[in-house]
Amino acid sequence: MIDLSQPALDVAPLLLGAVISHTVVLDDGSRAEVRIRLTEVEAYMGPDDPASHAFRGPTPRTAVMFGPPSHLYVYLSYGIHRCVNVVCSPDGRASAVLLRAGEVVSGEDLARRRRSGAARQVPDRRLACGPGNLGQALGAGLSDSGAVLWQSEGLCPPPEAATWRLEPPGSPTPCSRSRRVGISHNAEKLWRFTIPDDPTVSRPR
DNA sequence: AGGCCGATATTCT
DNA sequence: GAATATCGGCCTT
Repeated sequence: MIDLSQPALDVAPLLLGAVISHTVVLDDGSRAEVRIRLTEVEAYMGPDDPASHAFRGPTPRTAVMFGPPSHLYVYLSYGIHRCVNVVCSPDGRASAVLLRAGEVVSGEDLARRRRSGAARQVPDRRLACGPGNLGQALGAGLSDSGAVLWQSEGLCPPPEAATWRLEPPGSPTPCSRSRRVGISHNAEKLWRFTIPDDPTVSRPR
């Protein structure tokens, strides 16, 4: 069980190698699930971080980051791409980890169907490469912002509901640090965490 | 293999 | 009106 009430900078490396899953309930009552092993994440430190959406205090979009940990913050990047964050820090303090890339370990067919056009033909290692692509592979929507991210211990969601789950890594995971991608403020901080040499990690454009 | 461009929600100036 | 935690398509080397 990963303690998500820590600051995002402490949580981020612990998420490498962890598996996030989103299960949806279909019309006939059956379930469809995509599971992704995380290989690339970034920490955003709220009021201490000019690159964070929470830097200037809560807005309707970012209010969930100021709430309790173990929820999701989902936002639209450039008005289009749904990017998924894990909310960290205790209730009242804002920080979050952006999920940037991973390896689809189950539900590859569903993840691929969620792509459109020529992108549906990308190799498996690119199915969840980049935050927009990872969010799309998981089927994340704006309505998932604020959803509970369940971990194996403790309370469980009702079985008929869609669920977001987090499974910790089975073994210690190697970790590299680098600069975060696509930001201009506070850009020198090494707050991007990747699994070294993993083929699913995104590369700078 | 690399550069440019359009799409477009939310927030800030 | 501008900037943004991006991506795919289409163009030129």
